[in-house]
Amino acid sequence: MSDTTTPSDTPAPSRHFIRQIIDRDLAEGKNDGRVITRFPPEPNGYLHIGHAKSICLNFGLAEEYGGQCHLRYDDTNPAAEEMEYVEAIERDVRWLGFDWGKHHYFASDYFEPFYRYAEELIQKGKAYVCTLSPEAFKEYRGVPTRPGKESPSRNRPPAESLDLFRRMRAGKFADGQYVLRAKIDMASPNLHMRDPVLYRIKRIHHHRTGEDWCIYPMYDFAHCISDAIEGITHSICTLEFEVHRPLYDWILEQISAPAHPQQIEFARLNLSYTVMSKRRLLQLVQEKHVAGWDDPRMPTICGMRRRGYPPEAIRTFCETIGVTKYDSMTEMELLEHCVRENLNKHALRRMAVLNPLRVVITNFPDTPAIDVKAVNNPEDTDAGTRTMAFTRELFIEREDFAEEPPPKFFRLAPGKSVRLRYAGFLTCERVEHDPATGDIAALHCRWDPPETKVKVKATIHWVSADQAREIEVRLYDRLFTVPDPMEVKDADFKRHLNPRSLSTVIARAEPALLDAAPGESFQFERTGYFCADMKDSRPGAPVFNQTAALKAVRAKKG
RNA sequence: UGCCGGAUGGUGUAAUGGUAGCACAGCAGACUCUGAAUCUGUUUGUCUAGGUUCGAAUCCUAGUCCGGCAACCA
Repeated sequence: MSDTTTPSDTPAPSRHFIRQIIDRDLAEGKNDGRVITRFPPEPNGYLHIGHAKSICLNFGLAEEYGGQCHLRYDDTNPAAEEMEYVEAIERDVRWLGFDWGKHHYFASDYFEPFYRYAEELIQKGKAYVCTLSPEAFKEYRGVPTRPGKESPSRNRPPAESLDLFRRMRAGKFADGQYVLRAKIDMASPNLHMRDPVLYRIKRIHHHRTGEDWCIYPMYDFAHCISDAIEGITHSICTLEFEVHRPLYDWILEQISAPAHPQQIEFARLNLSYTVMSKRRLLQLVQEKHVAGWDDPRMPTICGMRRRGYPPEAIRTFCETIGVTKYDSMTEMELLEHCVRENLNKHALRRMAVLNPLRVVITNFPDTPAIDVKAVNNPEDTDAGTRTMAFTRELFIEREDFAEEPPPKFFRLAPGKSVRLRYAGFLTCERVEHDPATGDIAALHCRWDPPETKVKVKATIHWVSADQAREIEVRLYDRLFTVPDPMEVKDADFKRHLNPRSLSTVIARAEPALLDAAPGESFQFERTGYFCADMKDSRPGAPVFNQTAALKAVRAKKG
C-alpha cells in the first residue's frame, strides 16, 4: 500500500505522558536506549478501532524511537481462541500500515518457560497448589472492604506443591480440581494480590499446542513473563490493568526473569454511536444484527476497510485523539473528519444519481450526444480529466428539484435555472406528473450551453439517461441511535440499534464508475464518498458502500 | 465504609510556576461550476473551598464527582 500521508495530514505529535516517560528513560540511559513495545491481542475476536489506537501507539512509538514492536498473541486461554482470528489480526495490523518484521510471537510458544518459572516460584515457597473448591476460593478471597482468609493449602510444603503441580501437568486431576496460586497477601487491599491463581486445569484443545497441555497459565502470570522473555521495555496496556501492575512487578521480582519491563496504562478509546467490546460485537454478529465482523457499520478494522476508511485516516485519527489516563468519549465526527480530509485529497470524482428524476431537454441540438470534459479531482491536477456524454434525457437528483421551493432553495424549481456540472444550464419549463399518483414523473427543461450568461446559485450533478448504468449503492447511518449505547449498565444495548443503519438504493451512475476496482474509493459529487465493495462487486458490476456523506449545509438552509 | 486511577469549552486534547492554545462540532461571513473543499471571524473551559507564591490549570490541604478492581477471562 502506498503511504499517501502528507505532513499536513498528521498533527504535530503531542508529548503525551508515555512519550515523556520514554524520553526520561532514554535520558537516564535506561534499557541501554532501547524501546521495545508489543501489541498483544488475544485471538478471540476481530480487531476494532480501539485496538487501532493501541496498535498506532505501540508500533508508532517503536518507529518513532527507532525501536521494535512485537506482535504477540496472548493465547493462554484456548476456550475461544482460533486461528481464524490470528489471520484476521495480522491482515488488519498490516493494512493499518505496520510491520512487526520477524517479531511475531505467541504466548503459547512460552508454555514451557512459563512452567519452569512456576516451578521456580513453588521451590522458593512463593506459590502453592491450592485444593479449595471454586466456591470456597471465592469465599476465602473476601471482598474489597474486608480482608480474605488464608487457604488451608497455603502452608503446604514446597516439595508437596511441586509434586502436585507436576501431577497437574501430567493430567492426574480433573479440570478445576486444583490451581496453582501465588503466595502473596490475603489481607491486601488489592484483590489481585490475594494469592491470585497462576495456573488452572483445563482440558481444552489449544489452537496451536493441541492437547500438549491440560494446564494453562493465567494472564497475570503469562503476560509479564512474555514481556520479560522478549525484552519488552515498555509494556503498554489499558487502564483496567492498573490494579494488576503490583502483581506484574511481584512475579518478575520473585523469579529469575531476564528483564523487568515497565507496565504503563492508558485510557482505551470510546467512540460515540457504537460499542467497543469484542463480546458485544460478537453478539451483533451472532444475532445477525449486522452481516458479519466486516459489516461496514461495524467499528472493526475490517468493517472500516470495507466501508472505505483509508488506513492513513485511521492513523491520523489515532494521533489526533491523544493518549491520556482518563476515560473519555470521542465523537464519531472526528473520525469522519479524518476520513473526509483524506478522501477529499485522493478520491476521484464521479457523478451518480441516487434518487433519479428524469429530465427531458426540450431544445436539445440535433445530435445524439455532446461530449463534456469533467475534472477527475480538483484537489489533484495529476488525476486528469474524463469525457462524459451529455444527452437529451438526463437523470438529476429528485431532491435537487422542488415544485414549491422553500426560501433559500438554490436548486431547480419551476421557471428557475440551475447549472449542470460541466454541462451548461437547465431552466425548468414544465413539470410532468404521473396521472395516477400525482408524483413528479419528469421535468421538461430548456438547456443553455456553458458559455451562456445565466445567473444561478447552484450547480447540480446529473447523468445521461441513455448512458447511465444502474449500480447498487448501500447507504449507512450510525449503528446506534444514542451516543453511548452502554450508558445504562445492565440494560440491553441492542435496544438502541438504529433500524435504519443500512439502506440500499439502485443509483444511476456515469459509465466510468463501472470500471471501479474492488476497494477503490470515489467521491460521488455533491453526495459523498463511496467505496467499491471488496466482497460483492463483480467485474463491470461494482457495488458501492457509502464511506461518508459530504457535509450537507443545504439540509439546513433548505 | 476498601484499594488504585482520574477531573481543562459541547467533544477530544495542549500548556509541566509566567498571555489558557489546537482540533472536531456549532455559529457568522468570504470564495466557489460540488450548498463540498478552502479561507476568515466567533460562542463556550481550568470540579469546589482554602493555602503557598509577585504570579497557580500546574505545588499543598480538605472536599466533591467520575472510572476501574471481588473470572480458575484477557
